[in-house]
Amino acid sequence: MQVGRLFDIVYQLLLHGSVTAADLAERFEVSTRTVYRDIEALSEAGIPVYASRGRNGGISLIDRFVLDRSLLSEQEQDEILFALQSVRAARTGRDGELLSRLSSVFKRESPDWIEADFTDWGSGKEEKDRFALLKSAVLQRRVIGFTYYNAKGESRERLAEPVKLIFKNSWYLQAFCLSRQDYRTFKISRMEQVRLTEQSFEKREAPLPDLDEKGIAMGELSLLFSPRLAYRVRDEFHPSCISARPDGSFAVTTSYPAGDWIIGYLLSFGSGVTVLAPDAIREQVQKEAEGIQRNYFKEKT
DNA sequence: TCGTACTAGAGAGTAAAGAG
DNA sequence: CTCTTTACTCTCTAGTACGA
Repeated sequence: MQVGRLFDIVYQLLLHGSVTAADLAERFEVSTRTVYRDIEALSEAGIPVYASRGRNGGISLIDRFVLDRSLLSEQEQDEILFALQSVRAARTGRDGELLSRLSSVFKRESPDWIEADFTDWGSGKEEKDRFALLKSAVLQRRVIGFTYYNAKGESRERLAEPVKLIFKNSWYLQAFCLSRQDYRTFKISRMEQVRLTEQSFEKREAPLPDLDEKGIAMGELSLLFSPRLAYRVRDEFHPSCISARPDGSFAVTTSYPAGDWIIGYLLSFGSGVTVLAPDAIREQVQKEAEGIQRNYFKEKT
């Protein structure tokens, strides 16, 4: 007797409510007699299964028996389904099938009120493969090797013990860097030639630093946007940071994590933004703009 | 452990009888 | 003539006996 088939029979009964022995026999490619033996086994195991004869008859479970026996409250069941729904958004495995099965077990509709896609626009198979590889490295506790490009574009070969994948507007990997002998946070899009090594590792005693408490310096940024960038301003800043001016322009005051990235980000607005404060950022953007001007106008001057 | 052949129960369908 | 009731048949399905 196959235990797997017993589970699948219960799953089918939960999914469809009532199923005839002939249907189950056809599905599992066994005779109806075998199905009845399985039903008998389920009954002996305490599963409240019953059968009704005649037209529209069939084998069923006592309504809501799983829910009644479950130790989980309805809210907990919803939270589990919601968590699975979120994980499924990463599109990394058989989470969809699992979600469907658990929805049947809990006799609840899948919480299909959220759709998230953590991948970048245009990201393809390569990124998904890299993501899957990192996931298995974390779960199997295997050291990975990769080439990492820092913010300045310099590449360096690394060996690291991957600990956790984090999504904070982009995907990051928290790992113990073997060359630095410390925890580092790597942006996954900057990792190249990621590979699993044969080397496995044990969980380290040192606690994993919390990203929010890592001491990332925050600064106050005061910006002035031209009216033509209204759509980006509305998309990228919280409404409480934005104040519209009579001339149609927008003043934005926001806090930002320090780093060179902010210059590139501000330049992405082109001439549509003016940095009002702080002076240091204003000067850096100005310097970059002068560099751009030199690059494009040196032949004419 | 499984399949074939069979039995029995239950409901749907149908035709006939009866009442208004 | 129409509607309702009743009895019978058919079909579907659960369940059993027996053997490989």
